[in-house]
Amino acid sequence: MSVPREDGLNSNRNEGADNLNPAENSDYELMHIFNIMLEYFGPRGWWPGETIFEVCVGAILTQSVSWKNVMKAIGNLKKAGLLEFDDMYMASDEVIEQCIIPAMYYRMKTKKLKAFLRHVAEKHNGHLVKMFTRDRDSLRKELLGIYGIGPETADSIILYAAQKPIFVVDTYTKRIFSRLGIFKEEVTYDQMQDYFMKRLYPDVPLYNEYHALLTGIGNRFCSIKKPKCIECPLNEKCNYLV
DNA sequence: GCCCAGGGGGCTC
DNA sequence: GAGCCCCATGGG
Repeated sequence: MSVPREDGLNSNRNEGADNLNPAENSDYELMHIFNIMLEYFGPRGWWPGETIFEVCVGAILTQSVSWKNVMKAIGNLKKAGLLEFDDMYMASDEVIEQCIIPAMYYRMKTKKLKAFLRHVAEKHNGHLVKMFTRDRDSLRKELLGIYGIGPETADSIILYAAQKPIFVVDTYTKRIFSRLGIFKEEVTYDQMQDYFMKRLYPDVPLYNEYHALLTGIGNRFCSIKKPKCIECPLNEKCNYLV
């Protein structure tokens, strides 16, 4: 009888690897996966966003929605002249709602954007850069205290806007690494994040690119139903192949 | 017409 | 704290 693991990993991960350092072994594996994706896509140059404010807005708008829809919403906001902190802060809910309809849940997301803006205005005088001078862990705690910002959104803002090394995981990460046989289905966000951060050198460009590449695999090949395993560059390492 | 797509909050027990 | 529901558009 094997004892169920509490770290969300499949129990057979390190079988036959007793003479190897598990961390080194896993690190090699993670970098191998990374290199396969990088070779396929090339550097992806994420996060899409011209300013740190735009990155924060995108991080909220992309919740549970594909990036294509977010781009339309961002375009509308830009056209309406709302992609500056003060302008969006002063805008009415109705105007913001109209702009972000393509990003779905537009009323909820307007509330979330406003909550974020209000927080930055009240606590940091409206200066994102000032908020980002906080160290990574206290910044994360602060962001998680804002209405509408959960772990993934907080981590996206920390990595892509504040440029601090934190590994962003999402449903793509979970699906891909479950199908690769590395995560169990019931793995939690924190377990996944720990897994990567214990095995990858804390480097902003690496974390940035890794998440971007996983996103590419996720929406190009690794959909819930009808995944395109035949065409997927990771299929040789994957045991999901159908 | 149906299904699904990069989350998070709120409620119940 | 797990398990549910809600939000609510647009493309395939």
